[in-house]
Amino acid sequence: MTAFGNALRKAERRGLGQEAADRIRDAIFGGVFPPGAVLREVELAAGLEVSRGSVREALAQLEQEGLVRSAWHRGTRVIDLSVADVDEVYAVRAALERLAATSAGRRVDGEALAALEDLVSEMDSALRAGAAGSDLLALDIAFHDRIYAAAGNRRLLDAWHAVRSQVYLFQLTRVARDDADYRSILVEEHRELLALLRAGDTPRLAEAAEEHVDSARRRLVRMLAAAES
Amino acid sequence: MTAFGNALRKAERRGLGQEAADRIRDAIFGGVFPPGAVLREVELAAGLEVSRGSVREALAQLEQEGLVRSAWHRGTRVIDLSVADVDEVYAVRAALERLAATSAGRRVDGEALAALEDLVSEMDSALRAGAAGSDLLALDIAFHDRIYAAAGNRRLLDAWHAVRSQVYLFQLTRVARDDADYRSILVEEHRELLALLRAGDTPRLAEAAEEHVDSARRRLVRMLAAAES
DNA sequence: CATGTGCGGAATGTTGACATTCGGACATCA
DNA sequence: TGATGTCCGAATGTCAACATTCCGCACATG
Repeated sequence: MTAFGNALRKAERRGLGQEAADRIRDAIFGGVFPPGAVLREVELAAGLEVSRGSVREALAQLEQEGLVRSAWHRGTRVIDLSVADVDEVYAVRAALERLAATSAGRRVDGEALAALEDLVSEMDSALRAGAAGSDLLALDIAFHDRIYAAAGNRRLLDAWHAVRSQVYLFQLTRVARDDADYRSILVEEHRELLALLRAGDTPRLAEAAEEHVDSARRRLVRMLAAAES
Repeated sequence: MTAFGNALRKAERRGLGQEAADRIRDAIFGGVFPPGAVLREVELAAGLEVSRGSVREALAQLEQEGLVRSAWHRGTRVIDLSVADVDEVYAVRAALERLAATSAGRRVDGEALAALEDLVSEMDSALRAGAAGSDLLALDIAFHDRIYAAAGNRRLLDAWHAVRSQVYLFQLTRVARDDADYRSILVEEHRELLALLRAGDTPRLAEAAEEHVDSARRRLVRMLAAAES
């Protein structure tokens, strides 16, 4: 990292819509609006102290992220978490991660590798310190964010953002119910990805990235199946 | 297809925003707003006879499709077509087509195969009849739409829609400049995909789908390179 | 009893007015 | 002369009122 590595990064204003979207997203992740809950524009506008127009913009953004779904004159509600949904999201994610790994494999530099290394270390120490599942998840997502950034493909990043929130929501419910499983493989799998990335073994990295996602899918589906019985 | 194959499809209302989005998209494809052009909300609102709010919604939708890009208080403009953009879009598309082909390979039924067969036949006759490039393109896209539909993955479909308009715009400029190249491989490549799909050879189908996209990318890049010199 | 019909309330969809921001033209000063 | 500071017009961002649509429920009807 240079002296101003990311100190001079962004100074852009974003508008109330985006701000509102962040608040509502956090509320969903925080359990204020559980899966299936209805999001009423007037309520949100009153609570956030912005106009309905801005709330509308926020909900449109969240719909793009797949976190909510709305229908004509029928309101907006938080998505549900069926096994079919998990399969869909993780199938797309696997395809994207494969591409991200392949592209990143050709373009990584020392800076990105160092950042990834730091993240894995953070995971390790957070794990030993008995950190909350949501903190581990944030590091997990940050790791993959970094890889997508290294891929240097704006459209790929957009596609990732269209599933990222759903992945986060899914994993959050998983961790909330049984995180021993998650903790057991977190550091190991990411360390493997990092090693392959560093070694420049792109073909095996692509396979590992895909398998990493499918592994998460299988564990999630298993947990959901256990919950329904 | 059943008797009401697609006669009972959709009866949903969509709102002025979506309607406006369709008009503006067509205008972009029609060359009214060439790449790089500025889209002013007041102009569009006046032209379409809707409020600026609806235009805003339409522009947000088009931004999600990647056709336009907007910045805070700085307006909205049609995307440009650099070689880097083409590489990005087609890299993502290749990853998506690979997944779509794999999923579709497991789920296609006779109805879908028949529909695809019809589309290839239409391509063939349109080609012999000397149809316009844009018509051939519509059939091309329809073919791939059908495959994505057969994959039965809503998130995958959304991801496809996030690049489809850009693909269409790119191909449109290509066909407008030199369509002999395009015409020469159109039917052949799609017939090959259909054959592999029918044969149930999913691994080779996935490879072919990826190669089909990369072939299109190479031809496009070559054309852009020739145009700049 | 099942089906169709017509309110009524509550939510979303739409609009035009008002506030804010951006970028460039012009003036100012070393 | 070139860099900096300051206005101004034009566009976008935000808002609150108005219009439209949906859904549930009661009631009529066969």
